Amino acid sequence: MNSRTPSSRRERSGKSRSRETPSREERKEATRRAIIAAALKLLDERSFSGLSLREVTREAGIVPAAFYRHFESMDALGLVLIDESFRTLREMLRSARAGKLDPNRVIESTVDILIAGVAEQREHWRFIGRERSSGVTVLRYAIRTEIRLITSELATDLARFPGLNEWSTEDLNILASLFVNSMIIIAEAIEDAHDAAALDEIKRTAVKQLRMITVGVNAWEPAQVVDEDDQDPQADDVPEV
Amino acid sequence: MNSRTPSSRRERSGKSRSRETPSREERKEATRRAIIAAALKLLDERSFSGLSLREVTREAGIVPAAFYRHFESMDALGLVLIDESFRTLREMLRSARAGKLDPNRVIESTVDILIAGVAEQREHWRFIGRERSSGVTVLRYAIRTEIRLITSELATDLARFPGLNEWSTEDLNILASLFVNSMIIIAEAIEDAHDAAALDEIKRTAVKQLRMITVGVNAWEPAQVVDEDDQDPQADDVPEV
DNA sequence: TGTACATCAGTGAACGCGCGTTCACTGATGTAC
DNA sequence: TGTACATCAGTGAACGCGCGTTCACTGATGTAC
Repeated sequence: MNSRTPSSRRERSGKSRSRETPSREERKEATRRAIIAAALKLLDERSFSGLSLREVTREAGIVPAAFYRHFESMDALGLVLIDESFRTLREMLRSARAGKLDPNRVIESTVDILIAGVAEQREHWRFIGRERSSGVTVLRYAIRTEIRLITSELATDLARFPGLNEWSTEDLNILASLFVNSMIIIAEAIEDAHDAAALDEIKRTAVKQLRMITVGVNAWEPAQVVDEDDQDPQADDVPEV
Repeated sequence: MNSRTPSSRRERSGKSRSRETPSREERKEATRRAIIAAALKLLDERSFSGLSLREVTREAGIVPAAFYRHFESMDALGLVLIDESFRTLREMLRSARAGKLDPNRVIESTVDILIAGVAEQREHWRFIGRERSSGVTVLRYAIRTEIRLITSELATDLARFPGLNEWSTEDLNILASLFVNSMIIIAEAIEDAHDAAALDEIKRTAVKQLRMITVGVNAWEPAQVVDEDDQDPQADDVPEV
């Protein structure tokens, strides 16, 4: 990144100035990417609040002051990291949706995709998992908002499933968040898995858990117009315990 | 806490030395409590890695160096905090178990107890929730171990339920962790709830989610001796998607 | 009870360190002519 | 193509600050006689 003496006066000024040397703009973008990559690398073993501006610039190969040419503050960098991480996550979900899975193996496929996704973009997942409940308020809220968004998208998807199309929006959202929450916990477990055996164990557990939920959903009677949760034999009107 | 001039030479040396002035040991214990309380207070808005020794001692009303009379390091303090927090949590669970709930309202009661527990010991819950996935490795592992313990205790409890007594130990553990994970997420949500309405919303959602799981469990056929997860109509032998 | 000495929780000063932020600067890149 | 000037990403030095840790100390509490 250090470009005090970048390339000694436009080497090989051949044709016009298309290839050969990157433009100033391209150099700037490269440094920006280096800062982001450095931060994500360091975040693998630290949480964001424990990350210093100087550490990041050191890892990125620039001087501390240069940081301000790219981000206004560390918080601003954090928000960009969230944005990038969720872009990855959303891409994963989109391709999963587009994949048109075998309906008999939806759960296994989902878990496989999740495992592959986490393995591929471990840094992003780790970052989201860590900061989801971190001390940095700005990041925590940003992440919760993104998760709420994903949950509501999943609810929309679920509405198209045969047994679920007569469920209320609220119930669909509740179910969706049950799935999303399970996924979060599963993803956290995957990050901590050190060997293939542990990963396999997690996978088996995850599949079973998602199935337990699914079986429950199939046996569930959706809430009627009344919107009271009296659709099972439990006596709701009994006062406090 | 500051006791440079504690009480001018044993005021009122009446009977023997029972009340009146606390002993040196009692004073030390009081300071220790003050340090712990100060840390928990500050942890309400910071994560542990963002907490400085000087901040804690300042809040506790002692000089930084005095910290070392009580804890070897901040990490040691962190482990004590975990220990204390889980003691609270375990007490809550024990009294819940002892309570002998109305079997028709197990879920509502559980959620009520959880909400009351979180409200009563907000600091402990917040701390556990934050550090569960924090950057401080020692704390993260300690918390995961405690949670695993609680999960296995729950599995033992579940084994006594009518429909579940023929389930395999593994399946019981999987179910228990499904419950515990949901509880963790619910507790996190409760901490963030700002008003009674939000709390009520969370409660309704929580109850429904736990019910969905429960209904699933009732419809679930336990794994047979084979220990293969082919107990539902899904074709497991189909190769990778 | 009184005296002489030991213990030790808490003090306050000092240290070296890494931090975030500022600033005037440099020199390659970009542009106008 | 060549020249003169503007732009601006990155530099390096400096700053004041809060940090963790050390140390010799103080003086009330505790104990032995």
